[in-house]
Amino acid sequence: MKQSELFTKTLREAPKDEEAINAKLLIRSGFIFKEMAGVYSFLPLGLRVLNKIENIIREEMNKIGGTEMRTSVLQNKNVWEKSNRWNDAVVDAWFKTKLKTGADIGLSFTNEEAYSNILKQYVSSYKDLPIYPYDFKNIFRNEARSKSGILRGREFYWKALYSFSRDEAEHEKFYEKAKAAYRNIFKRAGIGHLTYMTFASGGSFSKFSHEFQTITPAGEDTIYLDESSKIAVNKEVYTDEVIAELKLKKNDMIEKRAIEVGNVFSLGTKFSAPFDLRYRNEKGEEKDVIMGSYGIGVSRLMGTIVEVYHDERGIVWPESVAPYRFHLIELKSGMGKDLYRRLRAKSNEVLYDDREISAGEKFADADLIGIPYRLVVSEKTGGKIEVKKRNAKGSKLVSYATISKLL
RNA sequence: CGGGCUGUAGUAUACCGGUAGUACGCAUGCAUGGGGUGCAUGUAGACCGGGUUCGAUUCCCGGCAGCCCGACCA
Repeated sequence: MKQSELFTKTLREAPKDEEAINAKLLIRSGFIFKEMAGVYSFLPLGLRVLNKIENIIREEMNKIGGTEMRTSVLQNKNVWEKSNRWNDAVVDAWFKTKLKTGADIGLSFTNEEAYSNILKQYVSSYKDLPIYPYDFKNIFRNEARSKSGILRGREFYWKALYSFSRDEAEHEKFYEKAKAAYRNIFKRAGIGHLTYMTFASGGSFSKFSHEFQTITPAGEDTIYLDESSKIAVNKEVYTDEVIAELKLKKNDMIEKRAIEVGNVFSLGTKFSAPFDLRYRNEKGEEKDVIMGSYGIGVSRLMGTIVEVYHDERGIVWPESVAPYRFHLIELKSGMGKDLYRRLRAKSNEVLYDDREISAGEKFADADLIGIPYRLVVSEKTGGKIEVKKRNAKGSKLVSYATISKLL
């Protein structure tokens, strides 16, 4: 894309009402726009990043048998009454509103009931299971206090997968596969080395759930990490008993701040029971469906990546999620036109700074936006192209052939 | 939800009970052309409502909005 056609502009200074690094940088660089506290719109550059992350997650979910669908945002009260989660005393995060008929409806704050209700219609035999539907959607939570930019919003974008299995053994098998898929996702998103599987409270059907916690000072959660085994324990379940059970040693555990970027949870029959979600096995016996949930905050993951990857000049996107792979900068009007045309013919991964502004301003913007490869053409570069990686100090002059290999 | 703080151009800020100033941005022109370049001219502002006062952006009250700390985060 030509930068002259991008309506967003960079800001020299962050708005005074933002404290979080992710929000400051993403707003200054024109990736997001703040609508209100805890609510952000994703601008063209921001949407490209969100889409890249989404595609990584989608690929990994499909690999383990996930089938993508889309549940509605408007939710029927009757469905949620079955699990008693319409009740304000149980769930106070709902955004509720009314139809013109006067009927109460809610905006999705999670998906268990919606999926259970849908699958009730389609699941009745052991032959129908297991199934692993998932969706990406905007989720609404009426947080008492939103904070930390896109790390904890009132409206956010997430992926949720639910597993529907025939028995505990089948459930466990998938649960392990899902954990492995999650590790791949965070690795591919560039934060694998900082993201630890963390034992957290499990509710009534399993002792633990598993969170994926990314170590950063911006984190809201406190975890205790054993670096040798790469296992962490959330503060909420960090007791002597649990430490012993997990065969950890208290002296090895280091307290860290972390962001929960994903979690996997065994639900047992918590939702299948109230929805009468059962099936007949080979012997004609009626059995409960065993469920699990697997969530990732996609927009939160984007914010986490910024918290991890930035420097004093701006964002430093990992290649896998960067809005574009190349930032082509011409220092004299029209000089980059041919190169842009050639690259563009092969790839959509080029942002071309064709604006008529000073070199310094272009470089400053490029650093702020954080695209991995900066390509400069000018009178100095002759027929060659100067390549500089965003996180590198030096640059080098290369030919077009070298660039095209990077595509 | 409890506590604290704050609302001034698009952004960041200053001053003031008596015509609101600066920087960036934006527009125009000239110069410049490898790290937010220089000069000139122009553009644009007191969250909303009420009160006190001769006069309120400034003081008071209410509302709305934002940030921070705590609680919460299924």
